Amino acid sequence: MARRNDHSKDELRQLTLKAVRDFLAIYPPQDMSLRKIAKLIGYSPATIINNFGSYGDLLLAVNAETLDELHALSATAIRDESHALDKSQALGQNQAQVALRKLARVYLAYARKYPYRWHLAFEHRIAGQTTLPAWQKNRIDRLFALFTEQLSRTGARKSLQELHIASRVVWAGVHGICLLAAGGGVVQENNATGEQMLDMFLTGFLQTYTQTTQTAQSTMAPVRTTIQL
Amino acid sequence: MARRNDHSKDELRQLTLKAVRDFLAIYPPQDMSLRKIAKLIGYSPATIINNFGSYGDLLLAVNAETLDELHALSATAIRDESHALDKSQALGQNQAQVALRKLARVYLAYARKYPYRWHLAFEHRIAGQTTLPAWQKNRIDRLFALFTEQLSRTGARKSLQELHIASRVVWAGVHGICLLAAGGGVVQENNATGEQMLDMFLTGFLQTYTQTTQTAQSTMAPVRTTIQL
DNA sequence: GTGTTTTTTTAAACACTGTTTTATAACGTC
DNA sequence: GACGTTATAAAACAGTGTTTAAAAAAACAC
Repeated sequence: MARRNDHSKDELRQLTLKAVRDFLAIYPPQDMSLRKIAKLIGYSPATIINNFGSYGDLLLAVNAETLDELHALSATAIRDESHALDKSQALGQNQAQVALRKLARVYLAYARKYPYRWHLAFEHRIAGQTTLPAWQKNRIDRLFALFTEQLSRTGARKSLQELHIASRVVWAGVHGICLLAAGGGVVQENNATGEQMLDMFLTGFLQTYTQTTQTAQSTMAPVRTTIQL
Repeated sequence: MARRNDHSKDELRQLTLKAVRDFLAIYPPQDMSLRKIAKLIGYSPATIINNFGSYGDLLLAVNAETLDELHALSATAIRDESHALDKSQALGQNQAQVALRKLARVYLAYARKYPYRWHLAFEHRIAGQTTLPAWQKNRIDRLFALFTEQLSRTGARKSLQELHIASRVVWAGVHGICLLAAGGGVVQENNATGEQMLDMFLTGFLQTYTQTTQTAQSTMAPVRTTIQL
């Protein structure tokens, strides 16, 4: 009811975010609620809403943290390969492939270590919010950029458009495999490890990607381009 | 309050499921509620719970329908390639690759046409339900089996384990690409079409998969097998 | 046909949820 | 010390899924 001034505005923000992080380290997102978090930090629900705007905005802020953390871990993991001197072109190309494999492993490790936060960041639909804010979209794009960057260093001669598509394909594959390997959802794989799946995926994709040139890409029989259900 | 006997138990079940389907054709799952569906079919919320067990079980039933429909469409789409006479081995191998491409297109078309139901079926976490029932897991496995079957017909000499892994990799790639292409989630791709991504993915993967043999698969530099965050 | 049992249905209550409103206590400023 | 601002929360509100209790219709028994 009264002003407490126990924490500054920013302290309270960090306190709240930490409470959510701690909660999601144990319980899934669907078990979380504004009131539970409020009780956890010893403030009223209205206070959290005053600071974040809404419960959905709080989740958005948590997701931003998650994406930042994942990006930082990814960037650190490939720093060696990324910043190495390109003494020979062949060396750089190999380093790029190693970097892509490391990127994939970081994703998998993160999805396994923080499954609930990872799920929340990538599948959460904000109630009533039709499109997510630009600062969140930028964080996603920054993750894609890591893949784009390494793919461009593989030495494969591709158009910008093909490079763009390839980065999405690699990300999508890694993400789908992490969904299977991290479990917790409707799809879950037990007979194959995430490492096995990532290895087979990247080996298969990169081998063709680094061999075929821009124009002569499709050696397959053509298929009707769009399927009507 | 009183007995009405307007519909039989099964009629009411179908009526409810249709109401959910119609709702999800327009509004996303997070906007749906037990009470809205009840109002839609002219029954009380308790009646739906009596017939399905809980709201979560109703969603589970809807997801079962979705998975059945997706499986039926997939099986139909590849029937020609699947049941064609294997006059020559080479023909059969090519048919398998065409079938896999068709499978992927059906997935993409379905995710685009029924995005809300598709999302619900693959990302919904049932509250309190730690593991989904066996009859639901079987439906997922049946989808995987379609991929496994066609991969085994490509003519690639692989162990059963490799075949198993490959089917998961292909499914994961297709699923991840559909997530990007169908949109509505946190990740969404606008500069590349789903068809382009699927083509690049399958071309890349299948080319290596059908060329490399069981033992000599990894031509890449070895990477630390597990990453610690 | 009457009485009993069974089945179907729902209204009401319950324990939650996120959000808004309103009041109040503490702070900084003059 | 009085005044406006700011931080905080209690209470009210509208919504959620679920449980309980009761009532009415149908089915059955004799």
